[in-house]
Parts: sequence; structure tokens; C-alpha cells
Amino acid sequence: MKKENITIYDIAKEASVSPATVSRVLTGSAKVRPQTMRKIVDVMEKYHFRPNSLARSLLYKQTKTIGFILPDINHPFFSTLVLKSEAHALKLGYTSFLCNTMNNAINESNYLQSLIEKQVDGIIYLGGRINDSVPDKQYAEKLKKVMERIPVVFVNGRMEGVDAHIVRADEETGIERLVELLVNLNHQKIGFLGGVEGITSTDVKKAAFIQLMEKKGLEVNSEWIFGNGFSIESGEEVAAQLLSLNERPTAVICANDLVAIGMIKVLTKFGLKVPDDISVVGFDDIYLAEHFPPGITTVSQNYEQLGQTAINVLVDLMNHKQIEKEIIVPTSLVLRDSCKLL
Amino acid sequence: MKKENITIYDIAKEASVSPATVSRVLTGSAKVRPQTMRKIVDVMEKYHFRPNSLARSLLYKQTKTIGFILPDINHPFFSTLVLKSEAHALKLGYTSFLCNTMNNAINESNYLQSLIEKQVDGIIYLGGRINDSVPDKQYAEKLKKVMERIPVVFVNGRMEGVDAHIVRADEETGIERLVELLVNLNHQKIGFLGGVEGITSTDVKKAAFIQLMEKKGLEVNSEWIFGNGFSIESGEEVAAQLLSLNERPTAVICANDLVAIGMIKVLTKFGLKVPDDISVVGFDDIYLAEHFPPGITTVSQNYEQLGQTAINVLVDLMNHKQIEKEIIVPTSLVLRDSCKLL
DNA sequence: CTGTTAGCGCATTCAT
DNA sequence: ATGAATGCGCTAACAG
Repeated sequence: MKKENITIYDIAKEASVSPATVSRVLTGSAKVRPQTMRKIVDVMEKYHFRPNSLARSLLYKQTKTIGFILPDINHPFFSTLVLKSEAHALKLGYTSFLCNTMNNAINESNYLQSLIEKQVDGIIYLGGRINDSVPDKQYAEKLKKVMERIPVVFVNGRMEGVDAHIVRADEETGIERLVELLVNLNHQKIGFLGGVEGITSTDVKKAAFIQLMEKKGLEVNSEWIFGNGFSIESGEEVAAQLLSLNERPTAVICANDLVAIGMIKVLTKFGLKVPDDISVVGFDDIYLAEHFPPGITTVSQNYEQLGQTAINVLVDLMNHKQIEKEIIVPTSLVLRDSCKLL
Repeated sequence: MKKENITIYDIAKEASVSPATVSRVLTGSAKVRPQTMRKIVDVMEKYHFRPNSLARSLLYKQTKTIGFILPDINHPFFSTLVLKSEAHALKLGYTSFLCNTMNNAINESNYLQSLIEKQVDGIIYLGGRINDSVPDKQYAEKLKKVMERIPVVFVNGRMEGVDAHIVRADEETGIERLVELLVNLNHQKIGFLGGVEGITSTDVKKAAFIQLMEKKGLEVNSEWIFGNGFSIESGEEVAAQLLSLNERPTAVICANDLVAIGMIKVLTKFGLKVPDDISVVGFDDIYLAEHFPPGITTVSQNYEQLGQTAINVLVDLMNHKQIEKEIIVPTSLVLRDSCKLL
């Protein structure tokens, strides 16, 4: 079957006008006599006519479309961020392509290619290779080429050698708040667990942690800094490791809430109570952090603001507005019940 | 700035060939002399040329694009299902539009409109108005019109008066397994909590529950059937209500895992232990069900199979293959530790 | 094997 | 206020 589309020509013929006039009522670009207008609108409704945005986009050279590149929509951090971003984009008239790379570099390249061919007006890069502290040279080059033609915004990431516009949550300050909180609760033996070495968000957090600890004259015990991953499962592993330590920290900061959840789960299983026996804090404030017992003290990414800012920057870029290279969105401490006075 | 795109004409000129020949190397639709081919490929690479898929789609009348309509990507059920579906769609060469309606009818209509204008090849309808047991007449009509031109697949939903292709998890059998499990554990006083009256998935489950209970000669106490929502919060409310009951069931089936989580959280807070004092089971097997203490016994939606099937049906529809109107994907019982022998 | 031409559906000149 | 003609970028005839 040939998909026989209804076009403005069909409408024009039936309404005994020219295609141009139909187009005028579609765009409102010029005055049309009310009488003709009515006739045209009637015919359009009769056939449930909708203009083909492909044709329009081909002409206008814009598609009102944004591509999101991210590792995994199933991770609450991303699903929340995408949700908020997409909602804001919709308000601004943009529809969103979703590209889950599953941390697969080939998927990532293919998706990038596909987005370009589909002529998206801009790309929001939420994660993937842009988070590698030591990025793939070739991919960086490709990304730079892309950015010459299409606006790209990195969220919570940066790629060495790629001078992209960045919108990021203030993870440093978030970590600092966490450290200060724990110190105020008399903790001195504090660990940092989970995350992945070489991924910017982990490196940033770890660096902020170490720096403030040292500044406060507290020991940074490298035995209390380990872990590999962002999932509940990796939190479970980390907890097991922690349990086997000779000397344990009295409090740990986890790379994110999922890791904290995994930790708490295993610690509890082995009879350690959180926060009575050990204080555990997370990061991200995924919606679960509130509900997972005992309620996890964490740092909120302020998803709505982060998402909206990213979209706003992207749209500004599309409109060739001058705009700062890096915008930092504040994070905020969320107090719950997973840490207590030592 | 005018977005000056590189086109096959530019490539053709620089390679001293005709646009048609460039097109041929792009599509592989006809033989090109290796020598000419090389020349063309070189020029294409030099300019990082990528064909404009809008032009191509305009011609082919297909965009290799699928639209997903769903309430909220932040809900783990949807995020998992979308993830699996999108991955499969990608394998088949399709890119996905994401449309979060936030249960807002206006958003839903707008998105539907937008998807049509963007000429998506098909629509996967994961939730929203298609789940209303008593659907909006006008919207149903609109949907029917859409379906005349674009394949649509409903997942876990149906809409009265709209004869759509449906792919759904076997929720009835899932509920039956749950009931049987609880009965085998000697429970007789069983409640069904959460969900929303008038939403098909809730109605289906509730009906299956009542039917099997009656068949087994067990009392269906209407005081043990209540709740309004699919969230953790609604689970919390439901738990509070449950606690105020004169006579309580010994086991409850929750409309989904989030409700179960909310319930368990509040019950625990009020000193009731799950499963010791009351058995609680969920539905969906979101990834949290495994990790939320004590580990929630539930029914898996088999996301991967469900998602793949939905995409396969949609693609078959796009290829005008004859295909069953309704495909039921099996669900499976997942045993964990939230219920025990009475 | 390669070039020329027409058309996908729409919006926009330029006329009238 | 309206119509005719043109082009957005690409591919599929149709020639040669």
C-alpha cells in the first residue's frame, strides 16, 4: 500500500482555492478572507488534515525536535531528569528523541549519527562518553564536528578537549555539605564509596571529599575509598567489602543513592544498623531515598531546575544567543534518618 | 544564521559527478564504478556529510520513527518497559519519540497530534486514556481516525469502542498465582489494595482476584478492597486505612509494587512486621521489589518480552502483515520474602 | 555505469 | 486577497 497522504493540494482542490491560500490559513502568515478561510477549515476538518511537518522542516531547516543521549532511562536519576527536561521542552514546543546508549559506545555513535540525520535542532547529552575523564580522542573529534552544526549541551559532564556548553549540578558543594554534616555529628572516620573511577561525576565528588577532609585536618584513609558502580548491586558489594575491613569508618558517603540503598540493605542483613552502627549518606535524592528505610540523607540534584536550565541553554544556543559556557545549578542537602550523632 | 547544509549537490559538484551518482553510493541502489565511488566517499568524508533524512522520509513516506505515549517515565514500570522496547526498536532501525503525558489529557492530545505531524511510522501506547474503562468518546473517535493511517499498539490497555491491536501481560493469571500462593500459605482473609477504579489494569486485576476468591469459596470482604493510586504515597495511605480497620486481612495483594512498598513502609513504622504480622505481595516486579526489605513477592511483567512483542506487532502492522488482534504475554510469579505461612 | 528530470508536501516570493 | 511558480534535499525513473 502506498500511504496516500492528504496534502494541501487536496484541500485546495476541494475548497476551490490555491494551495498557497491553504498554506496561509495553516501558518496565519497572511490575511485570508473569512469566507474563504471557513471553507478551507471545513475541508481540512472533514479530512482530518494535518500538515506534514517533514516538508515544513525541510523548508524551515528546523524540526522542533531535541535528542536526549543518556546511558539508561531505567536509572531513577535519568528518568527524573529526562522527565523534567522533556516537560519543559514540550512547553517550548519541542518533541524529544530518547536515546538509551546502555553505556555501549557503538550505540552512542549510532544514535549521534541518527540524531544528526534526523536533523534535531539540538542535543542534550546526559551521560555516556562525555563522562569519561579520559575521553576517546576520535569520538571527541566527532563530537566537535557535530557541535559546529548542532547545539549540544552537556549535563553533569565534561569532555576534555571538547569545549561544550555545560549545565551541571553543584556536586562539589553538595559533597561538602555532606562532609560538614557528618563532621558536625562528630564523625571523623569517613569513607567515600561507590562510583566509577574515571567518570567525571565520581572524580569530582571524590576530589571535593578529599579536599574538604584535608582542609578540616581529618584523615583521608584510602582504605575507606573504594567501590565500582552506580547500582544497588554495587552498593551491596561495597558493603561486603566494608564489613571485612579491620577498622571501619563511622560514616560513609556513597556516590549515589542507589549505592547507599545497596549498602544499607547488606549492612542491615549483617546486623549493622543504620544509622545506629554506621551513618550512610547518598547523593541525587532519587524518589526512593525518601522511602527506603530509614530514609536516606542525601543531596538533591534539583532535577527540575537542572532540566529546565539545560533546555533553556540549548534553546538559547539554537537562537544564537550569547550564553555562558558553564552554568552551575545549586544542589541542596536533604536531611533524613540515615546518619546520626556519633 | 542560515543553516547552510551540505547536500548531495555540493558533494556531486566537488566530486565532478551528478547528484544521482552520489545518491547511488548513499543507498547502494545501483552499481557505481569503484573509482567514482572512492572519489565520492572521499568528498563525503571530507565534509562529514550525512544525508538529510527529512528529505528521504518525505520521499519514502516513512520516517523509521516510533512514538511512545505513556503517563510518566519516572515510574519504574514504564521506564523499564520503555527501555526494553526502545532497545528492540533500535535493533530494527527505529528511533523513538518519548511522550510523557503526565496523565494530562491535553498533553496527550497534543502529543498524539504532534506524532502524526512528525509522520511517525507507528505508535506504542503504554498508558493514559487508553486505560480508562469508560473512555472519552471524542478521544476514542480521534484515535480511531489516527489508526486508519498509522499503526497503533496498546500495551496493557484497551479502550472501549476502539478496536486496536493489543499486547498485554497476563495480569489475570498473575493475580491468580498470587491468590493461590497466599491460599497455600493458609491465608483466607485476603485484601486487594491500591490501584484506581476505572483504570483497566486495576479493574482486570480486581476482577481476577474476586473471581478466584469466590471460586475457592473464600470470602471477598469489600472492606478489604480499597485504595486509590499507583504510587508509594498511595500505598502509605492505604496502609493507614488498613490499620484503622476493625478486622484486618492476614494478607493483601497490592495493585503494584510501589503500593506494596508504601504499605510495608507504614506498617513497619507502626510496628507491624511484614511478613510476620501480615503478608503483602505486589505486582510488576520493578527492580526495587527485590531490594526493598524484606524483598517483595510479586508478579513479573516480563518487560523484555512484553516490550519486544509490542514492537514486533507494531512493525508487522507497518508492513501490513496480518496479525492477531490481541497477544498475551505470560507473567510469572517471583517468590521473595514478603509473605509467609499463616 | 552515469546524467537529467521530476516530485515528495509545504511555504514563500512575485504577480495580479 | 489570492494564484502561479520555485525550492528545501533526496531518490527513482528514464535516457543515454
